[in-house]
Amino acid sequence: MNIGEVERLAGLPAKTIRYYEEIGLIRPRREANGYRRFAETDLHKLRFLQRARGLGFSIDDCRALLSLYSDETRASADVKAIASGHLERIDAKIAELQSLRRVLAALIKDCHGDQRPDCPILEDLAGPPESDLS
Amino acid sequence: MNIGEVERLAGLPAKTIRYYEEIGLIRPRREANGYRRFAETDLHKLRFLQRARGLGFSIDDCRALLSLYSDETRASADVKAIASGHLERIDAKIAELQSLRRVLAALIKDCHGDQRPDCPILEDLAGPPESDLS
DNA sequence: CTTGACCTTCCAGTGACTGGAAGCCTCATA
DNA sequence: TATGAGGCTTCCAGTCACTGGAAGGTCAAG
Repeated sequence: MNIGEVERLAGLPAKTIRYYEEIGLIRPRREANGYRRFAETDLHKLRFLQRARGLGFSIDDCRALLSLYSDETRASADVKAIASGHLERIDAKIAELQSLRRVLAALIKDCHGDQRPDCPILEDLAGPPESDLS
Repeated sequence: MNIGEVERLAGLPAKTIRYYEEIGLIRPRREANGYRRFAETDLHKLRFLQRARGLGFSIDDCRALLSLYSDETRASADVKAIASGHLERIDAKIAELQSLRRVLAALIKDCHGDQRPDCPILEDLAGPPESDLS
């Protein structure tokens, strides 16, 4: 298979596939003319990567997952640990965004949003009024 | 004020302050020796930026917000529009993460996580078993 | 006069691609 | 056989918002 076909079958842009080779996630062979020749195992790995990235795993996580994937003697605990770490990071991110969301939504709600210049959003961003201690 | 004091007062690393100057968010004057000299207005802007970035606004949004901030004839509707756009993006991101979270949590729940190699997480990432159509 | 804190600029790296230029390779058609 | 289209190659630069580090100038205290 050439890169164009793999692009379709794996659902990854050719650019990304070349990038994955560059960082050592896959090692396709080469034809005499320099073209990459992808074996079935390369395609499997790329599909695996496509799904793992789709679930938000980092490239480093993907590398570890791929290695466990092709290790028949793996312990599922190792896979679970990577996934759990990722889940924790997702939960932290969700919590952070929800906290931002609360503040932002309250500010937006209080802004009348018309032609007048006064605006609680800007007032909040400008910070508490300077207490003039002189 | 030198950059060190502003760093403390605005709660932004000196590196970041220099970066903000480089991209034109602030324009501190210079001393004869080349040091940056920050006026009160620079400090206000930096504090504003610190808060706006803390709420997750992009640098582009910050630029627009700063410009509205120093425009006495602004319409609060313009501020509200920027904030609302940002809120929408946050909501979209939260929804995306929650969707990932659901899939990931289900996979993790089904993985026994012991010494055995079989693992529903890897099975999912590997994709549906190839239906051999031959 | 030296030490140490503070300041400067410039360059490189982050993550994970993405866009584009310049140039082969291959195949089908005129 | 020439030509053109499309596919492939590498390499360089850009994304976003910084961050780290090197090399070197400035200043106040001891």
